[in-house]
Amino acid sequence: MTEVLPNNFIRTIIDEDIKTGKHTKIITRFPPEPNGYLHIGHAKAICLNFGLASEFNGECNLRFDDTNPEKESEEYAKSIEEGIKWLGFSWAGDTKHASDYFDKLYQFAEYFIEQDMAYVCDLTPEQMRQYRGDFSTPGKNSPYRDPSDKLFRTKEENLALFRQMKNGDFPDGSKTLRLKIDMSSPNMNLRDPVIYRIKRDHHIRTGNKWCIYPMYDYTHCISDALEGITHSCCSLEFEDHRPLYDWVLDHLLKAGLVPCHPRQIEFSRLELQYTITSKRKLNQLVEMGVVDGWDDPRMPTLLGMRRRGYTPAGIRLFIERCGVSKSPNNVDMTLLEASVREDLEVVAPRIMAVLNPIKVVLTNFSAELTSSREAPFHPQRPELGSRLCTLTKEIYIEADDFQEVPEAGFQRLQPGGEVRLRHSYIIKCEEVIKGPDGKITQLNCSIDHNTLGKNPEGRKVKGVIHWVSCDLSINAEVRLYDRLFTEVTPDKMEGKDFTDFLNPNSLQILNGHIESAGQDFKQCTLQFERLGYFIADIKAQDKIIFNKTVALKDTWRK
RNA sequence: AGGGGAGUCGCCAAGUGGUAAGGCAUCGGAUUUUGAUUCCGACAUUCGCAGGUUCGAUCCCUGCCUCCCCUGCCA
Repeated sequence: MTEVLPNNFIRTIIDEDIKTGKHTKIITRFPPEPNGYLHIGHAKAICLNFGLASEFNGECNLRFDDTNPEKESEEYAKSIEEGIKWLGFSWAGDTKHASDYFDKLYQFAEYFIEQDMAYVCDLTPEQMRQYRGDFSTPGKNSPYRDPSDKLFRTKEENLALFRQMKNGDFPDGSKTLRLKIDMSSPNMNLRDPVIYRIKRDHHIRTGNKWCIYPMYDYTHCISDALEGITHSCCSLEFEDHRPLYDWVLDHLLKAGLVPCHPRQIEFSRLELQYTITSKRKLNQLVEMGVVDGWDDPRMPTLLGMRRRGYTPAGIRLFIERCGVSKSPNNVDMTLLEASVREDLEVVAPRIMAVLNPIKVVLTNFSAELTSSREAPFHPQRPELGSRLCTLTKEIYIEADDFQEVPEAGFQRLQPGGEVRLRHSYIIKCEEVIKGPDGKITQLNCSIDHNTLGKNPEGRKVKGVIHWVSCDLSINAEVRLYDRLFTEVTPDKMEGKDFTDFLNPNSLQILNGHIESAGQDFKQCTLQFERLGYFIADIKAQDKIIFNKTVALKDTWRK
């Protein structure tokens, strides 16, 4: 892992800000709305914000953007906190909430009214849409906005009305508070954006205290400023909102109401090939029963990846390798898999498991003659310990590892051929036994007793296969996963729905035979030698289940 | 149509007036009791297109093309 990680434009900006003395300490923030579970896309934002902060010895806040009680829940908030911790990050101080600033937000709104920069508007959503105009037509001013209008409201009236809004004197949706900016702006966000709406909903933090809630654009910039955020990184779709972010803060800073004016920087979100990250669509998969839930190992959620055996370090490495830019991207799955493997290669204990068994009888097995070897759990890390790989008369090997008529280059077991049993002896296939249907049911092999821990003299046996004792191994359900979709961009197929591209073979369930030592590793991802990485399913109840994390690289099988 | 962004190898991504980093993928080869790991090596005469400026342009200028985002009282 000596690769030089790419620089990115955000790092460059921060470097510059520190060099010029604009900032001596940087503060970032991760601002999720608690309205869903974290997925790989969030992982990028998390790694970026927390990563930057620690890289520059700064801090990163966790702030829930809880301005829309209708969609938010405590369960999501909890899950998000756990996800961040699981990824290996910790936030500065207590968890923060946009709702912590509701009083200030309200107070600043009154300030804007007093300054004649905000007004209460009675336009219905439909009317508001009409007044807003469209991309080629400038909007019309609200009839409540200007002194020349019959319905014009003085700032005293606006203030009184706004207070009544807060006091619950008006029904939901009947009035809004809008900023007075520019209805003819080519930027829609500046056409008198709504900053408060009336909405009676139980809020996860403030309960029923408020019946008016501030909008994102108004809330986010102020929250950033109040927390002293220096760099506010968000995704590209907020680029158009930056003028509004700056408009609000410029006025508030001038009035001395906020301590600083953070800089919003936009970067492109992460897209992964063959997957979707839209909350709505992911939810659809759950609802349709296509997956087991939000934590299904095939889901690109943190919960899913965790259950699948992806490690935080692997995910972090992946995100780092993806880089940060403003260009549209659709990252190759193999980059994620390579990153996860790279971490697992170093940390995962190895055991043996046979997934598609074929029975092998060792004809010359003898309790006096035949012994077993101590095998380390990791070839390069003896400190991880070892176990005895006990050979017995009957073993299972992988059906794949035997070919009656071997293809060119095949270096595993074949009639009359020799192969090494991993951590054990070299055996030779003496006889192939078939059932009435012609299918191979058993292989009779002989052990070369002079090959335990040493190579035979006078010949080279290249193949090494894994095996498991019939008696000593344990049975386990093994779940193999493949990508959920058959298209690189299931989301973006012209005239088609993403559900048209579901991969019918994304889950395969097998009955495997696992070396018994596999039971001792409940929490960590293991390597089943020559097969891949697997992890005991955290949700398994009365049986042993292993989830396949990712296969080992295989330069033989295509 | 107006506004805001983006286009550098199959996928990401640095670079930025001096002649194209790196990772993944791919393909060779060495070592190997995991066809894994590790190790070596190959892999953009070219930076969306067309002009222009310059001794010299992926970087500057002009025009064009393509893709993404924006008309929630969502975030």
